[in-house]
Amino acid sequence: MPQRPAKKCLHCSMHRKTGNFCSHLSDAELENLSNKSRTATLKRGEALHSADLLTWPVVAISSGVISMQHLLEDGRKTIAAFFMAGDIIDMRGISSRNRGHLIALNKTDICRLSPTAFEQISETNLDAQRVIWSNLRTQNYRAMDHSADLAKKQALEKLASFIFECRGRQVVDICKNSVIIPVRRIDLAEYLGMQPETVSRCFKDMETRGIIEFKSISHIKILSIPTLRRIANGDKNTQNMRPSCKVLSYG
Amino acid sequence: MPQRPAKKCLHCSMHRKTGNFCSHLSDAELENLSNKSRTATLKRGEALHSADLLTWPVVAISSGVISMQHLLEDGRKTIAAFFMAGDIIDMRGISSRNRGHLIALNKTDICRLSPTAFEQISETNLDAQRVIWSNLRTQNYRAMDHSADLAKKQALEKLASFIFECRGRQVVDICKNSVIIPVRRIDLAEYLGMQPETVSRCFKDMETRGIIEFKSISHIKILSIPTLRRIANGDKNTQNMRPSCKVLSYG
DNA sequence: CGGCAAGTTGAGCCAGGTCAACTCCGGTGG
DNA sequence: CCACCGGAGTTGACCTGGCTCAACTTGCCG
Repeated sequence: MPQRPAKKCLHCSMHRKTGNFCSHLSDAELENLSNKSRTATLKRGEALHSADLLTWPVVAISSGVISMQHLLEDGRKTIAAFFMAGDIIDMRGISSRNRGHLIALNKTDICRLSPTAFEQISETNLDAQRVIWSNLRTQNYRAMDHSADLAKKQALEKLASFIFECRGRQVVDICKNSVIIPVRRIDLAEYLGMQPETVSRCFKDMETRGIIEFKSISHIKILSIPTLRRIANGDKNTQNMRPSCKVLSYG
Repeated sequence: MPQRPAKKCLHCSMHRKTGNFCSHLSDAELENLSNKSRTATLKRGEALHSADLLTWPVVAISSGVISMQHLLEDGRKTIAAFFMAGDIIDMRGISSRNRGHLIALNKTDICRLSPTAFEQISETNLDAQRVIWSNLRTQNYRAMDHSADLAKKQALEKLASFIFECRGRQVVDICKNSVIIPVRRIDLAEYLGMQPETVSRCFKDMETRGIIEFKSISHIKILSIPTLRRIANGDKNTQNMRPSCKVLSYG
């Protein structure tokens, strides 16, 4: 007698939201996967230990933010990627070589998926397979976009891009102009390859130029999407967009 | 009567080299895929047009280097990723939104795989599925590593990392110390988010410090792998490693 | 209400970007 | 065979965006 859906999945966002892997499983598959998997809640700063990742290399995130962090010899730290609700971290076959540490930036609910059950589902359930695949592809192209941002953009431009990235990723969008920054300034700085001080200055700059408005420290309202877009795209002529006439800066 | 293997695949590195997707196909699968696919050779600078990518979103690379390039408003250009022999570029489901352009950096042999044949194989041939998957995962983690490099490393450190990346990716390694840089300085600079001038200066620095040696403009011999590794890892105390005694730089 | 972490502001400085001149090298044509 | 050409790479001199360090403010939690 299959109780459907598996009890512990009932309130999990991974199962509830279409577009996520778990919502494409049959009752039997979900039951099986659920029984063999382990949920957990991480506090800010807690890590997914590499020892655990060897036995549980596939982790689904149901809420919160997990970062992939790299550490340099002298203490410089970088966040290479954010994983958020719906993402599947798949460390199968990633050699134990220094791949960075997975560290929660928030209170985060995760589900360590049984590798065998996961593999079996991905082999037999084409629907689920496509979702997993698509998630991985998205992660991949997101990482490449991020590389492009880091490589040549200036601080202000990176921050503008980041606001759009957050907007695109947030699960509930209250409104097209409202963006929640789900991480601390420090984490943001490490993700964008800049200093917290610089992040602060850039936000301030956008605010005084009337492009964004802070509802709270982590809640932004975008006042001029076009201007922000142009900044993100590296357009240098956005200084004078406010007073409707565009002053040429040559000469 | 299946002629095995498909004629045009006979000399293709994708089919010949184990570890690549095509080498895991049955004769029938290869025959079918081969018939429905289109090979092509690109010259330096030629692009995979987005129109083509709509109908042929899956491209396998058999030799050469393809870059994913992003362009900013004011002409700044970035290379977000390199794709090399064995890589599969999978643009299925990537919205036509500005995802960057795929441009050859060399004479490059590609094979546009029939999406239907590719999909069918990936659903039925578990062996092949695993290879595709693993390739995508590798691309993903490579992109994240690259992000980490770009975010916080200094020019010299990025270059050192890049040398190791090339070493890790090169197909034929003549010798553990020999590394071929498969792209021009300009492309390298765009990939690492720096200026060609800076690339030049950093190479020079490594050379004068006796860490690497240039056999030709694109052929490096690493003279001290440990030093190069330490630079890549962000260790600041590599200046004085040569004269066997390590001079402390404090005080 | 104190204590601490996070965030902000200000002042000074340097790694690496920018610009311009020069060298190197492979290809082409007389 | 050499002169010429153009793109790639290198070198030097200068300049600036953002890093650094230090002081200060804010906000959260017990």
